[in-house]
Amino acid sequence: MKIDPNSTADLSAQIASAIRDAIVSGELIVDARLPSEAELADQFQVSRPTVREALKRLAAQSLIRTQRGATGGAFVNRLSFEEAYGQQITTSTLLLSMNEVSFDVACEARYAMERACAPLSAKRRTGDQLATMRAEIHRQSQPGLSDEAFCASDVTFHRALVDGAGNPVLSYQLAGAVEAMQPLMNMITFSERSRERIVALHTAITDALEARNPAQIEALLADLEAYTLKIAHEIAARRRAK
Amino acid sequence: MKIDPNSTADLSAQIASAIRDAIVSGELIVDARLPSEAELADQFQVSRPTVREALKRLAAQSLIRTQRGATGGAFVNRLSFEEAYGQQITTSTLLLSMNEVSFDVACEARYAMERACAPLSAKRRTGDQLATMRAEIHRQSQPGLSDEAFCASDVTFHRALVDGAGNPVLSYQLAGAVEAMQPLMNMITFSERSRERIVALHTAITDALEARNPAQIEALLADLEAYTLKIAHEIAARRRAK
DNA sequence: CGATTTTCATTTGTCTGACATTTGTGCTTG
DNA sequence: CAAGCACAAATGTCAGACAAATGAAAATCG
Repeated sequence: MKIDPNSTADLSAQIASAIRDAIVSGELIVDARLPSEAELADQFQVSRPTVREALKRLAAQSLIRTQRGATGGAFVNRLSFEEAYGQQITTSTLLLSMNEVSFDVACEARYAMERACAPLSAKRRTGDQLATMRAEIHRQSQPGLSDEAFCASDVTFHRALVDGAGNPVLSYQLAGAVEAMQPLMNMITFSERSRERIVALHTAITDALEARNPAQIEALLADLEAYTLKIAHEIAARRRAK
Repeated sequence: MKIDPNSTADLSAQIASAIRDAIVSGELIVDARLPSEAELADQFQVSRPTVREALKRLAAQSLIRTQRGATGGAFVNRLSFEEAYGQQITTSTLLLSMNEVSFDVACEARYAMERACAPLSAKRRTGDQLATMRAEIHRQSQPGLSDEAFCASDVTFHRALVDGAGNPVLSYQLAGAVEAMQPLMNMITFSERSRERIVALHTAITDALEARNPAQIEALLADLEAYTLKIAHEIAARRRAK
C-alpha cells in the first residue's frame, strides 16, 4: 500500500483509497486487522489525525469497523446485506430528491424491476410471505389508517413480494427502488388515490401469487403502475391549470 | 441539528448523522454551505478534529464536497448519477465477494434485471446504442483479444443494452448488477466458454433489438443465462471430481 | 481612471503532543 | 485457585499551531 506524493488530493483521501484498493483486491481479507493508527501514520508518513480521517471515510462505507481497547483496532468488515440495503436506500433517496427525476421515469424503473421479480416470486413464494401480504392488505383496509401508516404498509407489502423471489441479491438491488421510490410516489399521489382500488389490486396480486401465476402478477403490476401514473398526471394537470 | 450527549457512539458518527439527516430532510439544500469547521466545533461543543472526522464520513458518501480558501468550506453536494454509479458498483462488488453468494443466485438476479430492460430498450434504443453494440461484437470476434479485453467489451455491450431503455434510474440500478457481476461471472467462466457462441447470442440480441422485438430479446437473454449457468456448473462439477 | 499587483483575512489541510476511555492480559494476593 | 488489580495497548477526544489555498479588498502603477 503506497500513496503518490505528487498528487494534489487530500492525503486522507489517498490513504483511504489505498486501503480500499487493498480490500477490494483481496489483499486484506474479511476480519483482517489493519495496522494500528500509529503504525499506519508511520507507514504513510503522515500524522495520526490524517490516518483517522482516512479510516472514518472507510467506516462510512462500512468497509471497516473499529474496536477500542487492548486487542482493538480497525478490522475489515464483512459487508452484510443489511448494511448494503441501508446505503442503497440512502443513496437512492438522495439521488431522486436532488436530480429532479421525473415521476414517470422513477415510476417506470421501479415497476420494471418489480415485474422482474414476478416469475421468481411465483415459483418460490412461501406461506409466510403470503401471510405478510394479506396482513398488510387487511391493515390497508382499516378506515382510520393515517397516510403515513398506509404508505409504510404499502412498502412492506411490496417488499414481501420482492423477497418472495428468494434471491438476496435481487432483494438488495430492489431495496433502493422500493424503499426510496415508493414513499416518494406516495407523497405525491396519496391525496388523490383511491385506497379501495389499491387494496383491490393488492388483493389480486396476492391471489395471483398464491396461484403461482407470473403473467397475472406482471399484468396487475402494470395496472398498478398505470393507475399510479394516471393519478400523478391528473395532479400535475390540475396544478398547471391553477 | 443536535446530538445526544448520552449516546455511547462516536461523536464524529453522531455529528455526521445529524448533518446527514439535515441534508436528507431538506433542511440543508443542494449547494448550501455548511458552517465552517470551527463554527461546527463550537456548535456541537467538540474539537475541530472531531468535526473533521464527521465531515470526512459525509464526503466518503459524496454527500458534501469541500473547498479550501477564503470562500471555501463544506457544501452540500448534488449527488450525480455518475457518483452514485461508482458507489453502487463498489458496494455490489464487495457484497458479492464477501458473502459467498452462489453463482446461481448472482446470475439469476443479474439476468432478471436485465430482462426487465428489454421491453423499454426495444421501444427506445437509438442508432448510437446499436452501433456501440455492433462495434463491441466486432471486437469480441477478434481472435487475438485478451480475456480481460473480452470481459470489458462484454460489460460495455450489456451496458449499452441497459442504457437503451433510456431511463437513468434504471441504468443506475443496473450499474451494480452489470458492472459488478459480469466481471465476476467472466472470471469464473472465461476459461471454458465458447466465444463464438457468445458472439452469436450477442449478435442475435442486437438483431432483435434493432427489430424492436422485446420477447425475442428476453428469450435470448434467457439463453445466455442458461449457457452461462451450464458452463459454471460444468466447471464446478469438474472441480468436485478432482 | 483603469488595470495590475499586493496584501490580507478566511478556511481547509496537516502536524504535534497530550489526555481520556476502553479492554484484554497477566500478575498479585487472599 | 479465584478474585481483584495494575498495566499496556489501542481508539476517542482535545487544544493549539502552522501551512496552503483562495477570493476579496487595498494599494500601486501606467
